[in-house]
Amino acid sequence: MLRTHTCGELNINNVNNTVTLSGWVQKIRDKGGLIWIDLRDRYGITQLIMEEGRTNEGVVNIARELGREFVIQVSGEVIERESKNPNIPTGEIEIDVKDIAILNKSKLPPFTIEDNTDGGEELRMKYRYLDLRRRPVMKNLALRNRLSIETRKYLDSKEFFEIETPYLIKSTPEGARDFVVPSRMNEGQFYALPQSPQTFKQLLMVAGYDRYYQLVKCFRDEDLRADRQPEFTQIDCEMAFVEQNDILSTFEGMVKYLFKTVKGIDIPELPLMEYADAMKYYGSDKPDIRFGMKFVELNDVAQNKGFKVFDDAELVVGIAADGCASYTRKQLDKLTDFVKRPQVGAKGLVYVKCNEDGSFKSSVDKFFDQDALAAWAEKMNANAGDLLLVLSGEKDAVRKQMNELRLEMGNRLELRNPEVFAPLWVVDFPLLEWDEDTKRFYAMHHPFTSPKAEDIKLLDTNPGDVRANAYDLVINGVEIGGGSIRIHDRDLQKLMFKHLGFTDEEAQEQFGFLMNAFEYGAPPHGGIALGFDRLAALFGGQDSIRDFIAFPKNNSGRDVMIDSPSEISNEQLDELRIKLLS
RNA sequence: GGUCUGGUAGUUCAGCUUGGUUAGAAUACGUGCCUGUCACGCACGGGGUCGCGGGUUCGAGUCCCGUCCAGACCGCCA
Repeated sequence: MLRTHTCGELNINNVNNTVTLSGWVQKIRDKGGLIWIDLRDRYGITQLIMEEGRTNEGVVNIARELGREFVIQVSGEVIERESKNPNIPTGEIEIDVKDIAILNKSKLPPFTIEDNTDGGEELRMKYRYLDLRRRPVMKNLALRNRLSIETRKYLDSKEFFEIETPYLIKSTPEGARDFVVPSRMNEGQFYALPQSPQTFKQLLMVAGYDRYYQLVKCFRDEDLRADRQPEFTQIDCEMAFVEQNDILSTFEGMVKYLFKTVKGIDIPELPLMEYADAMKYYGSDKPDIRFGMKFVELNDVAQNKGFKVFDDAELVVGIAADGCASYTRKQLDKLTDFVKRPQVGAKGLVYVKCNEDGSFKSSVDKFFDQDALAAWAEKMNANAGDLLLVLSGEKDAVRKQMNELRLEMGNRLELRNPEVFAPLWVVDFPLLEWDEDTKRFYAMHHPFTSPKAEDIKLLDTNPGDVRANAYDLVINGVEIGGGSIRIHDRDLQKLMFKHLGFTDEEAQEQFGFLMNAFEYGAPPHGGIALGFDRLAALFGGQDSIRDFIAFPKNNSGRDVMIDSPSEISNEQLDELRIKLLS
């Protein structure tokens, strides 16, 4: 038997037990006459002890050959420590080693296998199997495992079926770029990997599997970010015979269940926020509502006072930062630099300090007297000691800029505590989105999203104003999931394709199978998909999803450990009838 | 496609502003000492293509140009 116990379970109650442990050498502390070894496995660390003169000489000699990350097996007696370590669960005991065997040697690892490793990101990814030995990464994967189990438990309790859908499917030009896979048996033809199982889950609804879910890999060939991987996992769900409220309440239930069972947190009822309000008050379709600083529109009090920048602006909007009136010139300059960065793109920043004595000091004193500034402060519900930050310009652009500034101030004022969770639903998204480059409308969500019945009449006259039965789940400023009530009527679906610029032939060619299916009794249905990696990262209090994925890819979509993607042989290319241009 | 930041011992970094001795620190590693350590301690030691290519200069880790790699972000992500 290679082990009788793990390295995390022995404690003072096991004293005098004879045990066998196996694991990795975490650390050797050779004090001369006394040698301690920290033995590590998935479950914890147990200290081994050997004493010159008392411990068998052969055992001591083997111990002196060991290096970090050697795999060893030891047998011995559990004894109470003379000096205890209250910081670890096994800290009251140690193993008096009677026998030791090296199960495998290890090269010296390129970085330390410790909670705070000295390894940089790139090195850790190259030796990911060593990085995965570290406790913080293990904890992340344990959290992910817990989330997947609780997700399945919840959905199972609600009669959902987990059904697998194919990975080799059909490429469609809409939406994200597809990863394509050449078909050897069908010369010149390609599969695509799914961006999501969207059409299949809708077909399952037509087939009568009225509650479906799947923890499923999805693939998108787009540029990456800290929270975006080319392959990622979704909790993909669909329900039939439901309206929007049924979906929201089912998955609000799931969100609450997961927070309760995994984090021990009770989440109150999720607020609903209309998309239009999210944009107006937060400048974002994924507002972080852990803190206030809602936008206040100031056109009526700030315009026509001779300040040309404001007078020419479509929108003048401000936020009030609590207690920041004491900001120095340098701090204000830094904020100005922040909003002027090309990624934010504002031309400048106007500030008003609401001084404790009731006076105001602003960067636009030349144009606005004390009464005028008092009117701003009143409109913004600002108190003495607050700092008003005001941006102006074209409406959509300035809202976006103010969103960045608000989040930055939230960070500065430490209002974005990763252990506080503020989920909400954002609802009533626009159905269509205008694209300036191609001069046409695109589906904001996807082309199967149903328009609100009362807005269908606007499709011909004001397509941009048509609202969809679409919703996003947003937590702490992160888009965790989104979904919609689908179109189940063939004629409405045809109309949608028409408005998206598809000819009948194109629609039939790409989505004929779905439209045909809708002619055989498609029930009303809708669904949602939650980003599982993001959910795990959020629960773990981190921004990057990479450490919640066992083998992630880097910024350029490379797996630096297995060195992929890579070239393939000419034989493989020939077999696929593919010729490379270079 | 773009913006920004970085690339110097095994590793994490300093040095670059203002070019000039043998390129440093910490940690890791090796050797020796150490009987209650647990970030053990002490002493000594080995360890460098300063990402790569070109240029300026008497002289480049340091300045300039190009390039590769990594990270963050913008575009993109129905």
